[in-house]
Amino acid sequence: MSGLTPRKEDYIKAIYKLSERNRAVRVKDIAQVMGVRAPTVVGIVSMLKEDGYVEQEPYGYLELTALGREKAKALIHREQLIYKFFEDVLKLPSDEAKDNACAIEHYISPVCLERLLFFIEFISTCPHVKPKFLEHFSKFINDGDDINLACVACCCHEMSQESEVAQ
Amino acid sequence: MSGLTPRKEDYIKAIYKLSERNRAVRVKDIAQVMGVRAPTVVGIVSMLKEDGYVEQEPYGYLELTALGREKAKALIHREQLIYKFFEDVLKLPSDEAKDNACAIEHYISPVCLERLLFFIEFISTCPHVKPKFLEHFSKFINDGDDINLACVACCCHEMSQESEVAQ
DNA sequence: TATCTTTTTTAGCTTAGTATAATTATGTAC
DNA sequence: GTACATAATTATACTAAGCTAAAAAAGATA
Repeated sequence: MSGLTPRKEDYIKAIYKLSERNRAVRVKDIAQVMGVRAPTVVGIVSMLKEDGYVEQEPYGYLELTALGREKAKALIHREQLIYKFFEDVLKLPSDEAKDNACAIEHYISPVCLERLLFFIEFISTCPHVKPKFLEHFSKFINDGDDINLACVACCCHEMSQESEVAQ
Repeated sequence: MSGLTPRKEDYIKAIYKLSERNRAVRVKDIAQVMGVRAPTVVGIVSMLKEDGYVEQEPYGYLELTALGREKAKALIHREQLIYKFFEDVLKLPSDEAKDNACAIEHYISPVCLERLLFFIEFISTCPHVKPKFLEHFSKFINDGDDINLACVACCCHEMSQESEVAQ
């Protein structure tokens, strides 16, 4: 009964991901990937069964229902957007990006996520900004705090003899 | 005893913020801003007292210890960095930005936060990128999904073409 | 001073999420 | 086809964070 907590959402995602890799998903597998003991999984999963996200014959394998799969896909989509931002834009190492995306996914509002998506789109599809901007930011990260060193790669720099930028 | 949970961190921040506004902080005030009942506050605060973050005479006002203030400042600093990103870069409404920053603050890793800080610095201090980039992104948000409409404001665009902006 | 109101505290209950230990079911090997 | 190994489940208990209801302290007022 009752709604999905962040933790239950994590379990739904885990079952989905395992079922893509393994075919047969067992309580033990979930316990392993979630870093908990089997009884914990049984407890959470029994709630997910009541809520219609999961099906399981006694002592058998676990499967997501159609509802569960839809939910999982939506959750993983959210997670992926955030992951993409952390990895592609902020240039975080893949693991770090993944962990952070998974952790904060539950707490970001729809509006915030939408705006983040806008931003990723903006950065990665605008034909004028995309290549220079990301390259520029990469340099900024690598060279540390020396802004001017990074800035020589900027597209705007190339035309900066014409328009002097204040501030 | 034991460590700080995300929720306890929220209470420390709340006490700090209240003490800046009010002078005297009461259980009732914290209950109000945290959206809980007084006994909940008493319970959490009694743990924070044991851990040395808070001091209170019986039935009296609450005060952060030196340790508590340091902790609060560090937490609020983190929160502010994320808030700044959401508001200044992603252009979220202030309330939305604040709520999201507060919610995810506990879950973002130090590395991720550092990188976010880099990014804010990059966006807001690079003299070549700053003005054009943010202006450009604002247009992108306002004009929705039409990339090309947004892109006519790009500094790179001006460089290559001499066309007037269709707003 | 005595009473009434407000605030804090205590006591006891609930739910989510975890654990260990014991029990039950399944499956495989002889 | 019994016996052992593995896996799932049940029983029980703990912690964090919340609640209500009632008791106790402080403050205000007639």
